[in-house]
Amino acid sequence: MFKKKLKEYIDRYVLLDESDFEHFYDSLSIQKFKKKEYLLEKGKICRNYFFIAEGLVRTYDYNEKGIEKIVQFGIDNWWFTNTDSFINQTKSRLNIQAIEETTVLKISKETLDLIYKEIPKIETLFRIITEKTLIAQQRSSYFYMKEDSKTRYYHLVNKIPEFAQRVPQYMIASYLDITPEYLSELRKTSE
Amino acid sequence: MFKKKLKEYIDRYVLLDESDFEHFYDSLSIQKFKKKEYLLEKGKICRNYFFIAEGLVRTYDYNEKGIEKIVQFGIDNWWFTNTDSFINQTKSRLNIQAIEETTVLKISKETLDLIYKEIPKIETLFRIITEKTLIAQQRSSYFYMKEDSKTRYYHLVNKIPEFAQRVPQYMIASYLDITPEYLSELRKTSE
DNA sequence: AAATTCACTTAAGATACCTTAAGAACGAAT
DNA sequence: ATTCGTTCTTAAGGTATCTTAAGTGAATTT
Repeated sequence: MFKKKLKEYIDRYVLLDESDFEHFYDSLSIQKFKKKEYLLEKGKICRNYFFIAEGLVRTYDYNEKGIEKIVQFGIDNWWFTNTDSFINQTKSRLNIQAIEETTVLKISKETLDLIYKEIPKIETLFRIITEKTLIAQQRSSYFYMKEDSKTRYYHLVNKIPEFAQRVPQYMIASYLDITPEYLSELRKTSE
Repeated sequence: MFKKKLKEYIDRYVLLDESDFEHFYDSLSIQKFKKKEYLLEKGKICRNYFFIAEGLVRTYDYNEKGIEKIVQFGIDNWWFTNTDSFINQTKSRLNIQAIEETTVLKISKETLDLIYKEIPKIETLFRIITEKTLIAQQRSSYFYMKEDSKTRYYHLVNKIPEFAQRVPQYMIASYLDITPEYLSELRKTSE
């Protein structure tokens, strides 16, 4: 189950011997969140890095008009956190909330820093995860800067259908940076 | 000079003994770019990570209308690359070009991977650099998603005056994702 | 089962920002 | 000094997207 899922994830990036994996795994704790529960609330310090074993989460904030603005989704098999708050151990400006019932394996900053010293391959793993997160973040920023909302919507629906199916329309609109009304309009127009 | 600048940079993040620093420094090569010269051209593989010792560069592409879209600036004392192309050694979708005469210290992917094994603290350094780059990237994405163009402009001018002074208006417009004409309009309106 | 809330749609008027086109100001090249 | 290219500005009309408001059906609560 979750242990096996994590092992498979790690195997894709580094070669870790059995005892190191066991030691790393023992440093994690498991936690379940119900729909709408918070993994992290704005104003608090993000103490943990989460491996989403199962479920779906979103990172969001409110704009000056009080409207939700979703900045990121996280889905099964992703390592997920608020990087800014976690790395710097400063107050978060964003909320992380479960959209579906979600199970995570989590590790605290202090524990992770210790592990880096004990098992350098875990530091390598997280270097690679951070690189991948950065690349994904840059690709999506550049894409969303260059394309108009219609293109953004069809890209999301076609390339990442898991989201379109599991996430309500109004959240997709928020993520695409358009109003739900306008998204409704777009969907009507083409097809 | 440049060696000292790099040493100061590294000292901020990790403790490296003299011989390790020398070894790392010997793996770098120095290169000068004239105004408008390319550090990386679209379609080619980004072979190097650059430490900008002096100067100013931009990463950009053209949109479907043939108009330049700047996605990032890089300035003195930053480690800079096209992360996607560098890490995956795949063809770049973006150009990196010197805006001013620019001097860099550069290291190739293969050399860097070797160094990671020889000097684990350099791997730690680049883990931290990647974390910082990710945090900066996320902060700016989230900011630019939430704020309108006027706010984005005043934020840029007030918080990062180095750019406003060294970068021509039309490049700032491109980065802010508005037309030069509209930027001109904005500047007029509010004094 | 009725009442209430939630997610989505429709439509009309408003606004932020774009497009085009032309001119002004400045520095670089002849 | 004159010409030329580059950057910035101005203005008119156009378009993408928002705001507000009201309506519908599905889901949840009472």
